[in-house]
Amino acid sequence: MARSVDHNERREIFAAAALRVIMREGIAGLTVREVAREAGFTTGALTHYFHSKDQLLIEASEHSARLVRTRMERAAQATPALEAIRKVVALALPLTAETRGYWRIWVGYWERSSYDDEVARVMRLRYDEWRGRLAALLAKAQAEGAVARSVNVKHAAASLVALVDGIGVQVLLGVGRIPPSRQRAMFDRWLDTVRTGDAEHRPLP
Amino acid sequence: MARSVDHNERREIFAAAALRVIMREGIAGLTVREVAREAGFTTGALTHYFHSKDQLLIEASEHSARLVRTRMERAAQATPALEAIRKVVALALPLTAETRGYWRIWVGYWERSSYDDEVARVMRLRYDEWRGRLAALLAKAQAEGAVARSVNVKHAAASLVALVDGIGVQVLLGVGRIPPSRQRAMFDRWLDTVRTGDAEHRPLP
DNA sequence: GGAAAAACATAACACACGTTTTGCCAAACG
DNA sequence: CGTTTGGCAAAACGTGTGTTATGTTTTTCC
Repeated sequence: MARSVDHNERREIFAAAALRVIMREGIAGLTVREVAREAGFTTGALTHYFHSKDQLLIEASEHSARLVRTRMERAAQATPALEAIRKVVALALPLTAETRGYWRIWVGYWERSSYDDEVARVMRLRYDEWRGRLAALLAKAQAEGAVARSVNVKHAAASLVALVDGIGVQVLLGVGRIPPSRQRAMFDRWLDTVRTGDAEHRPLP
Repeated sequence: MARSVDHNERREIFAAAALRVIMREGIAGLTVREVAREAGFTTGALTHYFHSKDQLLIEASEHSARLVRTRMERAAQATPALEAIRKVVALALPLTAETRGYWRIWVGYWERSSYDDEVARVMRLRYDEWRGRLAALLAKAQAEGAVARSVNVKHAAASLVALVDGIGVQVLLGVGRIPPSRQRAMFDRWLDTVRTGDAEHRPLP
């Protein structure tokens, strides 16, 4: 045997390094050499923990998911549920420099998933989780009477995901000039449409 | 001299071929060899019209913009302005297989623009045009009394762009199950919020 | 304490890429 | 009609890539 090293810890080091590289150079600019250098190792070390670049990409994506999941789960505990929704969405919106970095990563994976089946599969799981989290909170808020009973929570969740994605893209591209205050305003207006229980999100005829 | 060939026509042939390649392989999978093959030429011909791959990418993006612009301008002529908005947005939403192909291309350029300044510059012009077109139509609809006077058309346009982008992403990734009928419903609900002139899109305090 | 093996570094490999060079052919010009 | 030259093919070039192979060190086990 040799000196024992925590395998999971090493894999996370490389995954985190991969995310930083994507932030800097884009997902197309991610190379195993660059990731290894970013992590302070050589490709020999990296290949010791990842069999291929594709596997590294998937693992890095899952690492980023774990990072936000931790914070999301804590934010989801807030009461009332409407406040939890507010906090959870605030974590996803590109309000800070850190989150804007994550948006760069996520858009990179979007592009990749449009022609890479494995990445597409993972992204779909991510979105199912994200949409499910919002739907659960909306249902809770509905039970608390904060969201109109006429609202279809699944549809409303999909609508909210679309809103957040749309804002994320616009901010990432630097178009539309959407500062944090306007992001919050756009989200608050969306919340109003489910709170008052107007026509929005009614099931289709 | 040699046999004369329409330069612009050749460039468009290559640009169109580049778009088809991006649809198939993604923007990262676009190679000059593959584009040349797709167009029925060799790299020698392509480099005769494009000095670099970067230039080809920009030109292809502009070609795709020209394609949609033609149809958009016709749709924008419709009356009343609210109907024009409906038609214009219908051209942008991923309602058909063809538009879904374009979304794959656009998301590819999004990713690229996050670390390529030249692509970012072009994309910003695109979005300015798109948002401006919507803002102009919203202002016209407002003058016609179809949109509440309390609505800030610039903010509303940015909100609509975000909605369309969000839907485009969800459909491209195949998450959220948003069929054309739900896309239209989501857009109609958005329209309701500006038509009735409720709190949505009010200028920030 | 010697052997085994894990944890890496280093180097090599084959390949695909963007770009450049070379060459050929046909059409237009003087 | 021969020369020129634009249009394009074909090949070569250098570089960077993912991956594999080979060393080298260091620690644990027997």
